[in-house]
Amino acid sequence: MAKAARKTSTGTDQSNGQIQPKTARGEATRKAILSAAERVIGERGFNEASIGHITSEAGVAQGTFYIYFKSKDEVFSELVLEMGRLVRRALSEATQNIENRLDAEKAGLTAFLEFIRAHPDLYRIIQEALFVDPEAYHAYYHTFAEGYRSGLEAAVKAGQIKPGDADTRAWALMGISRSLGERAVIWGDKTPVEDVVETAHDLIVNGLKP
Amino acid sequence: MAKAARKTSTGTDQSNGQIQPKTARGEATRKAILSAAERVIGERGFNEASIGHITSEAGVAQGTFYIYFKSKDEVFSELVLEMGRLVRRALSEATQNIENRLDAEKAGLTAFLEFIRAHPDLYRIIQEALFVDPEAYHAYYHTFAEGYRSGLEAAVKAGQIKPGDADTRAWALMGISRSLGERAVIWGDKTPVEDVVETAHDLIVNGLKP
DNA sequence: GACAAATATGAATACTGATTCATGTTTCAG
DNA sequence: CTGAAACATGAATCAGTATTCATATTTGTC
Repeated sequence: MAKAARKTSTGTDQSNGQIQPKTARGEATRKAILSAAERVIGERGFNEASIGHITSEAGVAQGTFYIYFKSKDEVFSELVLEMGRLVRRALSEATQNIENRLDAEKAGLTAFLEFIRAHPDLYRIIQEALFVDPEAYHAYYHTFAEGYRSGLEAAVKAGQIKPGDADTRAWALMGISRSLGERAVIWGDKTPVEDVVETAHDLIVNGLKP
Repeated sequence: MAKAARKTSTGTDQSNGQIQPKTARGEATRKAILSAAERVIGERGFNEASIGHITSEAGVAQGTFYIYFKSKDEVFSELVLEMGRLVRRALSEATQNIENRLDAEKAGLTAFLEFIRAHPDLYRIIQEALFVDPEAYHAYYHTFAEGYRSGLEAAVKAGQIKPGDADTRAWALMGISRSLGERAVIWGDKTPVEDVVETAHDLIVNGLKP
């Protein structure tokens, strides 16, 4: 409900809406706040995480927050964007020179599970974005879905997988990753990534039929 | 943050914590509030949904809310519980006299997708439970996972599906349903349930391999 | 038809927490 | 050096809203 904040800082307010520090000192403070926000919001959830919690975790005064971020919502949105970038990078790096789709599927699932086990806070933030920043949530999942879909279509054309509705398959496969990720991150399941991937990949490649 | 409310109503405070109306009139009011809460919280999310929004949607005064519910959290928890009961009933009815696991898988997916298309608000409420009522969220998913797991194990024993880690498979399959449900409910995808099920079931049974 | 229990009301309370602001302190170009 | 821009502070503001409460009204029972 907060109104859009008026510009408080002396930092440049870029076209993307971000407030950019002018000095190395400012840069460091901004990063400290962003990183504190990731931890605090990831742990307590958006609504239980107060600006006070975030700034005290970052070791700065409350007002300092508003030198670098227009609002609590804005820092959240930035975290969602960052999460998207990081996951996409991790996945594209893991799969970049794998020509076969089924192999890429396996490498991608492994990379995804490893990434989110390393960044549990970010995982929870994405989930909460459905309510706090629906646009960012939409962008996050649809960007993945689109890439997935076109990859599957290409694989069908190349005869690497059997034909089938690529969009539905894309969402189904994303769902598998997401759910297995959640089992690990939210529920603390300790099954080794390798074992999880083995089972899931066999399901994806061969299905359940005897 | 709210402290546990003191008993305000004259209604019996049951061992389960629910406040039960004594008359048909009270019963009707309670239902009206619960149903309004489902719509309002489903649409606006827990934090944006105020007691005022809920009571005005229900057509009662603000104070009336506290005759039937101890707190805003409590009405939310009750919605999550109700959602779990409804989905489980829909699924068990849809699959009760299907002996083959792969057929049951198909019927279950169909029933699930139809159910959540009919109850989009409840779907969003479950998602938000991760933050508002983690215990209820845990119970919701783990109850499903457990049933799923034992069903898969039985199917392996019966030779209906190939062997494989039942727990990981259970979470993967839940993830497929959830993701396809989300595509429909949150993103408004209009692909007919039948077509979605066909594609997904083929993936589940046969996998992607050509 | 009268009394007690149950239900309903909505204004008042109480508290939380995001955002602002007046006032320092630090940095750095010239 | 030195002054202006940048950065930092934290107490005060301000709004929203969950919850309570004193006060009706309705219902069912004798």
